[in-house]
Amino acid sequence: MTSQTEIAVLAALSLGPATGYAVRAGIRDHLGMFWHESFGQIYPALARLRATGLVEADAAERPGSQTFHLTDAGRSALVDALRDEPATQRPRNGVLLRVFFGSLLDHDQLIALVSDARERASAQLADLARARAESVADPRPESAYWLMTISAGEHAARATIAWADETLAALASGDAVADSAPRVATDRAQSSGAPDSKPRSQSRASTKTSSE
Amino acid sequence: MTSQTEIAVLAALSLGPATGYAVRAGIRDHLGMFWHESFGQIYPALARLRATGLVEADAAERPGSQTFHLTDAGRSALVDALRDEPATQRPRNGVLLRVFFGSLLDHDQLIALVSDARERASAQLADLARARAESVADPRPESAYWLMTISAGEHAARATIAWADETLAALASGDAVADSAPRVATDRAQSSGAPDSKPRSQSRASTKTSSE
DNA sequence: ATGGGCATGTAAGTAGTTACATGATTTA
DNA sequence: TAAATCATGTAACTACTTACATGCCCAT
Repeated sequence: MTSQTEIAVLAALSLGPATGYAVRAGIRDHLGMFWHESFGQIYPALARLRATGLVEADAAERPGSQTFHLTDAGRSALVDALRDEPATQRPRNGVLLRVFFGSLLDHDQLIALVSDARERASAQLADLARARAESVADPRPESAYWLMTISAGEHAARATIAWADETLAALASGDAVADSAPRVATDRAQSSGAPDSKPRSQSRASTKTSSE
Repeated sequence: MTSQTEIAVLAALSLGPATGYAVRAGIRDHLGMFWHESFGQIYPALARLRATGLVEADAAERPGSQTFHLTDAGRSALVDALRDEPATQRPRNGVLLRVFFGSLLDHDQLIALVSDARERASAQLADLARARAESVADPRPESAYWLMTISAGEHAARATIAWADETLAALASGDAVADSAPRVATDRAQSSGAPDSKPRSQSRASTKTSSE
């Protein structure tokens, strides 16, 4: 019943009253690593939330501006919504799509693609370091939770960087990518066997037939 | 001009002719880790691609079934599309949203949330190990690229597991999450200064004002 | 006085999901 | 012969983006 956008807006307002503009700024600055909302979503959402009594507008401070705050109903609707299973987003990773079909692209283009991904992750890591420093310098009750999300971003960014480095090395050497799992005690038989290349056309489906 | 779905469908057909049903199965089974399409997208996309001459239908093998293949125009449209910058998906991570607003949730619920995320990542890692084994057992020219995407999934899954373990430990101990970056030689000035906790309400915006 | 940031909102279009309706073929 | 899988499609809806139109306030 409560859309994802409405949940995010309620959540943003749970930190304190704000205008629609400030809600979007807060989401961009604090949740930007893992959440996105545009004005085109936020204003209609605020209107709906107001119509259902989950938020209220304060007396206007300046003309053409209104500040919203959560009502008690809004706060409890938020808590209920957060208790529900998080909706999982359908993946759409354009970089990996291109890597998967890498044989259709120029070698140099692939390298540029992976390098770009590495750079973005690297920049993100720097942003996160700044956010972490800020959070540590100015602690609040909720800082522990914020640090957890910052840490998630850091882990993800470092994973991307490690993957990119590994992949760039493989692309440079023309080799396949080896299993980089933390090794404990494995000796993997490197036997090849007959290549067995049949021209696949109809009836794929190999690994899984269940799921979803 | 060519939508994301159309690109994915063309790409799927670049591996060989297939029915709409098989296109979806192929995307699910081979790209499922980083791409998703539903029937409601695929059939209209195929119709559009056919109308623009990028794919053609083969003679029907069975009634009520048609197999599509790429035309030359389709293949070159695909290559062109892949050359373009990948469209970046707006993030929407329901788990991190809940962690960020963790103070609104029960401690147990948060733990369950993070544990679930860990389990999903763990299951994904197992799936990927299977896919890797399959790819290594039955090598093709494009296997090197497939392994790169598998590796990306593995890095991401391991990052999620590491984050979850760290976070679960922090939740158990009531501590904050420490910076887990691979330490090289850093002594970070731990100076605090005055906490300076002003009651934030209007005018947030701290870290960035640019970007997007 | 002008440019940037604050502020609100809508309209048009695209993208995507979900559920349904239908039926053939294969396998247990 | 029943269930699963293969196969196609549409209709209704929800979500989301983008671009636009408008105007205030503040600093240079």
